[in-house]
Amino acid sequence: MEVILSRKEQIEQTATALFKNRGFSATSMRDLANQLGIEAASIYSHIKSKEEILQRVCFRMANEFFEAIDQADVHTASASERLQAAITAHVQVLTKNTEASAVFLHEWRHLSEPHHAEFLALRNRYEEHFREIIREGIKAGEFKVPDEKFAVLTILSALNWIHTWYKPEGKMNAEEIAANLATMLLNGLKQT
Amino acid sequence: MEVILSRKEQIEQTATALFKNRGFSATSMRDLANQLGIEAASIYSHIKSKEEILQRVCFRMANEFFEAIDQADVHTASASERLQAAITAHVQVLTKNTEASAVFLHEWRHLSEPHHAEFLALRNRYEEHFREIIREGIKAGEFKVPDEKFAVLTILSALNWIHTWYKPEGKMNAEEIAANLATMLLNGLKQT
DNA sequence: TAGGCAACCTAACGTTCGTTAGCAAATTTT
DNA sequence: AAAATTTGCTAACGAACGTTAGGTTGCCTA
Repeated sequence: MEVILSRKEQIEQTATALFKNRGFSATSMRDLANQLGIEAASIYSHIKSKEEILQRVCFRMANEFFEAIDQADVHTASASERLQAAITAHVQVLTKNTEASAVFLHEWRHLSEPHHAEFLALRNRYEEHFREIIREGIKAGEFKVPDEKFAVLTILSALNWIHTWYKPEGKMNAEEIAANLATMLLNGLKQT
Repeated sequence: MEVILSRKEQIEQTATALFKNRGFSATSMRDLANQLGIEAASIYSHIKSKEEILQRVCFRMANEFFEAIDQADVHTASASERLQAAITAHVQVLTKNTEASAVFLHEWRHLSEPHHAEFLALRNRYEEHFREIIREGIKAGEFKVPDEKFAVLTILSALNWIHTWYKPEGKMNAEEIAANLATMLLNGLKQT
């Protein structure tokens, strides 16, 4: 089941892999061209600038993350269930596209204005979704948390290292990883 | 209580701040010189190369982290107590030097060989300290964890975002942060 | 007071960078 | 068959890069 990619998508995909491994700044257009088997100047038949690639990856992934948690959310469920669903959705996106996720998580700071500010606003809105769940959990007496912002950042931080090691052929699949992380974050390490 | 810094230390400190904010590759020697109020060439009276700065920061921080968890470790304590002590020590180092920590955590991949490999070996040895505690906790029936490596990386990942927001004048001090994180990781979010 | 050294300078090196201009071939669309 | 689009090329641009060479100044010490 090979998906046919346009040349532009090929460039984006190859660039994503390089951005993940060496970082945006340390990846030259000549590196990218070399990887594609063409000349650097040829890339400019398809894209306007190096940063355009970064922008496309960052905002496409932002969309993916939003769609995933929106679809997974069931407003009538308990806070614990909603949090577990959000964690699972987040992990699904992370594992389905580890390279783009790495770029999304680490390289966004090389965006120029106004994209940089726009990206941060999106990220904040995404985190707000989690904060809202935590708030609900606190109000319902389900969660005991010192600070909701603190809790959300800890949770997301605990999830966002997956891209560094996840391999589709590894011993844990995305669902198992999500389940283990949700259990750890909700119940802790301690035997109960 | 102003600490007097040698010029070399000043360069290292200023470079660390720039490396944190823009990344190693996106920071030029002319940027650094500008920040110091001198010419780029003048920096080479004090250091041998741009990478030397990165090496010094990375390996100095590695040392700091090792010393902190070694000092904090009490072998006779329970696994929970040992883990809490390790988390506290780790957070103390992170908060005491947020800029150098950011470089240590993110910029090490720009080290050239053999320093790159040496760094990874050190990091693995550091993580092994945590793995050992987790193993002990599992054996003693204290912890319930799907995979010890998985647990350690989740813990460290949850800790290592602190440098992005911690400010000494903030409402939580290092001890409170460490305590909150240890509670969250050991007991989970759920009210018990 | 002479020597040494720390600190910084100007000038420049060779290289790499992102990008543009202008053109050619192949493929697809009309 | 003609026209338009896609995909690539060579050549080159100006700018920025890390770094070196060689010199000047001012302070500290013998």
